Amino acid sequence: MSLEHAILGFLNYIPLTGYDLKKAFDASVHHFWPADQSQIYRTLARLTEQGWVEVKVIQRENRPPRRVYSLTEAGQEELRCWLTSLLPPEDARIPWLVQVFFAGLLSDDEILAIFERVAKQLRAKLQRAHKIPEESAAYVEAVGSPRETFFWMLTLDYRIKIMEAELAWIEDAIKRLQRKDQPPAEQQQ
Amino acid sequence: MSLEHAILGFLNYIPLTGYDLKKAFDASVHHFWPADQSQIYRTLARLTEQGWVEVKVIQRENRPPRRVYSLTEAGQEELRCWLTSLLPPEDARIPWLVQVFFAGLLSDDEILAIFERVAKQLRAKLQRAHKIPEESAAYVEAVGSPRETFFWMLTLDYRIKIMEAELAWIEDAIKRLQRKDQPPAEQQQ
DNA sequence: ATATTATATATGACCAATCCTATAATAGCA
DNA sequence: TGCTATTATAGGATTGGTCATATATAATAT
Repeated sequence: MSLEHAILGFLNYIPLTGYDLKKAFDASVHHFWPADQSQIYRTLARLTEQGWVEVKVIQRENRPPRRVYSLTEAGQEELRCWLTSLLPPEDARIPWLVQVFFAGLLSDDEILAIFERVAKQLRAKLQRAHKIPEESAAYVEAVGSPRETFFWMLTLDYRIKIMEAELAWIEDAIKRLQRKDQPPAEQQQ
Repeated sequence: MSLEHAILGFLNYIPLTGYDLKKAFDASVHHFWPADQSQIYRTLARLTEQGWVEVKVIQRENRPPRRVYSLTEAGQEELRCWLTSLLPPEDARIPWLVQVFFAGLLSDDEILAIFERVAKQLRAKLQRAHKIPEESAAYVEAVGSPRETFFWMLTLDYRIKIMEAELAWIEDAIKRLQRKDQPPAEQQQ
């Protein structure tokens, strides 16, 4: 499971609390692996049971204890093992394509309106994605080595390339719908 | 939820049993929305409760009854409504990128081996995807109108375009790793 | 002075999806 | 004759993830 191993990955850099981990996720990998706060805490508990991480509890009066997690040797091994494993090919789950698949039921004008709307949404997302490297530059410099940064930027590049491909696809689809070189909408009531 | 609406979509074409629906999913939308058999049955039960579909139970001696589901008017309305709705932007969940993000921990040779392996897997998947239209040609002709087929093929085209972009990205990453124009792997024990 | 945000952990309820299993008859094949 | 695939429905257990909420203090902003 990826959440588990992402946590191991972060703890491999440096010991962290659950709270710190949440911030680390939000600042870097959340583009391809968002993490829920409560899930992080529960997963940390599981990882501790499994012996892959260990806790140092720092008591503080009148406040919840600060629980700082660090990787054990077993955890390091597990991380290494998972990183070199070939993951089973994911089967995609893309709600938007379900809409496209059944779009024939709608009129061409309705479909065009929807496609344009989605294209617009995508363009905005792409623009935001392009800005991420600059925005997180300070954080990147502070936190990561050049090597770590290289792979971070690789993952960002992936997201951008995929979004560009999505945009190209939808723009092409719009053109085809406008040119009416697709089968006409027949007998709609 | 997309499973619900995909079922409504299929039942909008023609009344079907849970079993038929499973076959319909596997023959078409499973590329972007795989459906578990038991989940289809459970969802049909929920949809019936909600009044979006209705059942005609055909009793047969000594066998489980054949339950044929069809869309109600409320179901048709719901489907139309959902098809024209703007879905909230999904946040991706890509386990493979978690591996990439933490790959810095491995040696360049290990990383290259993994990337090549993934590229190979992708190329095989792409080739298979290219063959789908021909393979399902008979089914498509039998089942769908030209208009329905158009949108079906659009969804296939999406998958192919995305996979091509993924492949281009990973091939570029491999080149960069080979050219060593990325930061070197420092002090690995 | 007051309200909000940040720090920090944790539980309960819930949901979609997966996996496994049970049932039971028929059709086709070896 | 016996084996497997097909037709057909369905429930239990589990997992991964989400949402809401509770608690409690310090720092910061209005």
